[in-house]
Amino acid sequence: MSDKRVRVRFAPSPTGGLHLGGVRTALFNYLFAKKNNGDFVLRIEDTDQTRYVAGAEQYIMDCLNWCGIAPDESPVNPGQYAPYRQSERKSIYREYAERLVMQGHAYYAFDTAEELDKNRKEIPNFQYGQVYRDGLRNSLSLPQHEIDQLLDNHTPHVIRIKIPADQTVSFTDMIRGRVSFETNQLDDKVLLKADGMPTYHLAVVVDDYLMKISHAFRGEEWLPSAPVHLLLWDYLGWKADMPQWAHLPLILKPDGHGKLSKRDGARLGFPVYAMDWENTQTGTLEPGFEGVGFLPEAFINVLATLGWNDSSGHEVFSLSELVEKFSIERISKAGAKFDFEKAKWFNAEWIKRSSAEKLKNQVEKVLIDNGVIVKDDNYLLTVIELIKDRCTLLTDFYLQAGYFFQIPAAYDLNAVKPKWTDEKTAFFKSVFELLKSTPSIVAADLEASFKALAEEKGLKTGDVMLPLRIMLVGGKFGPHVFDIAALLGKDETINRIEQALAAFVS
RNA sequence: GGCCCGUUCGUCUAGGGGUUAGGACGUUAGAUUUUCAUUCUAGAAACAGGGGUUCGAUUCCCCUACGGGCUACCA
Repeated sequence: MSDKRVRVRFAPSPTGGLHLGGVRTALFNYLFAKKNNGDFVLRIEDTDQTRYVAGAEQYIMDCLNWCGIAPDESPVNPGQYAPYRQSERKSIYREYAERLVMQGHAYYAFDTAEELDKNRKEIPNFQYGQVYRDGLRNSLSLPQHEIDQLLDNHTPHVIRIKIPADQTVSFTDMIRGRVSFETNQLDDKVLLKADGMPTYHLAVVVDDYLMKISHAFRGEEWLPSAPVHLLLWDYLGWKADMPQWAHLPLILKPDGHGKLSKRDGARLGFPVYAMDWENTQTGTLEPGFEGVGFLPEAFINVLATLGWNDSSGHEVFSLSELVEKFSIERISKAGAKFDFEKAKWFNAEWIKRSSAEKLKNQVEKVLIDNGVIVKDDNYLLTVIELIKDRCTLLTDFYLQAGYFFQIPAAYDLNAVKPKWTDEKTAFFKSVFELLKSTPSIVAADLEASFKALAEEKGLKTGDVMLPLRIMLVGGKFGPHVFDIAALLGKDETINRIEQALAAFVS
C-alpha cells in the first residue's frame, strides 16, 4: 500500500430511508478513516433521477449525525473536491466517457429499451456484449456515415464500455482475498445514459479518482461489477491510484433468506431504518431504531458486531473503542442474519451503563411525547437512576417512570379485587392516618411501621404489599415499593392511597 | 440458466492440524428480589456431506450439497 492519505467515502443514493446495511457500510468507512487519521466523505449518488426522493439526502445526514459518525466532507460541508452530489457533477462524466470512446474502449449504442427488452425475452442468456453487439445498433456495427448522421440528429444514445475478450480480471479484496473474473462472462455495461447522466459504474470510478479515495468499502452485492470498474480504472489510465477494495458481507433477513431490504420493515416486526422515515409516496411513517427507543451508542455497537469482532470476547464497545480496535482483517466473509433480540440486549446494556445525567434528555423526550409533565430535573435524575436497569428500550421509560409523575390512569384490579377484604380497607385507612402524622417519608422507616401495622391488624405483610404497589404504581412492576413512596413524597402517597382505595372497594 | 461469493450451537461469533470446540444473544432449570426487571449459578445446543494430504483434520486441497449476490439506460 502506498503511504497516501486515507480517504474513504460513503456513497448512498437518496432513494428513501437509510437502512441497516447502509449505516453499517457508513460505520465501517468511518471507523477505518478515523483509525487511520483519514477523511470520511459523504457523496450523494443521485444519478437516477427517476428514483430520487426529496428529503432523503437530509435524512441520511440526520442519521449519520445521530449515530455520531458525521462526515468530514459532504454536500453541505464541502471540502476541496466539491461538488459532492453526482447530479451536480453531471458535466464531468461525459468527457471521460468520450475519452473511452476515442480510445476504443467504449462505443455509442442507439438501441432502444424496447429493442433490448425484446432481445432479452427472445434470446436465452442475451447479453449486450461481444457475442451480440455486432448485430445491434452501435458505433461498432454501423457504418461511419450512419453513426455521424445519428449523432448529428441527436438520436438518443448511450455509451457502453467495450469489454475485451478472453481476459482474466483479478484483484485482491481486503476482505475476500484474490477474486477473479473472466471478461467473456461480462456484458458491455452502460457508462453514460441517454439523459447524459453517468451510471454508477462510470461515476464511481471517476469520482473515486477525482476525490482521491484510497479505500473503497461497499456491500458484497457489488462484487460482480467490480471487474468492470477495474477495467475502467485501467482504461482511464489511473490504475496506480485505484483504491483498495473491501466488499462487506451482507446483512440478511433473520427469517427465511435473502438480504435485508427496506421493504422488510413492517413484516419483520422491527425497524430496518436508523431513524423514522416518513415515506411521502405512501404517506406512512416507517419506524427507525431511534424512534423505537435505541441509543445511538447501542445501534452502532450492534452494527459493528455484525460481521466484525475483535476476538477478545468483548462485545460492548463505544464508538471511540471501535475506532481504536477496528481492523479489516477481522471482518468476516459470510453474511450475517440480523437478530433483533440481540440488538435489544445491546441497548439494555447501554442504558445500564449510561449515567442518569446522560440519559436525561432522551428519557425526558420519551416522557413528554407520552404527555408526562416533568418539572424537576433532579427528581427526574433520581427516577432514572432507580429504574434504568429495568429498561430495554428508551420507550420503556414511560411505563417504568410514568407513575412517578402522574397518578396511575388505571389499576390492575384483577391483582387485588378478588382477594380484597374489609380488613384490608381498615388497614389502609390506618396507613393513611399513619402517614398523615409523619413529617416526611423515609423508606426504611415506612417499611418498618407498615409491617408492624400489618401485624397489629392480623394481616400478613405479603397480602398488603402488592395492594400498596398497585395503589402507587398501578401494576405489578417497579422498584422497591417503599422507595417509590419515599420518592413520591408524603402528600402524593396519601393521595394515591385514598384514590386507589375508592377504586378498590367500589 | 450463467458467473461470483460464502458455509462452526436456533442467531452473532472465537478458534485452528492433536482443544472437554470457547464466548454472547435467545432458551431451560435454580438462587436472590414479599411485584416486575436486574443480578448470580447451572444445563441443553455446532465444525454441511464425500474424497484426498497427513501419524492425526473441524482446521489445508478437491468435489458435491446448500445458502447468498449479480445477471437494467437502479444503485
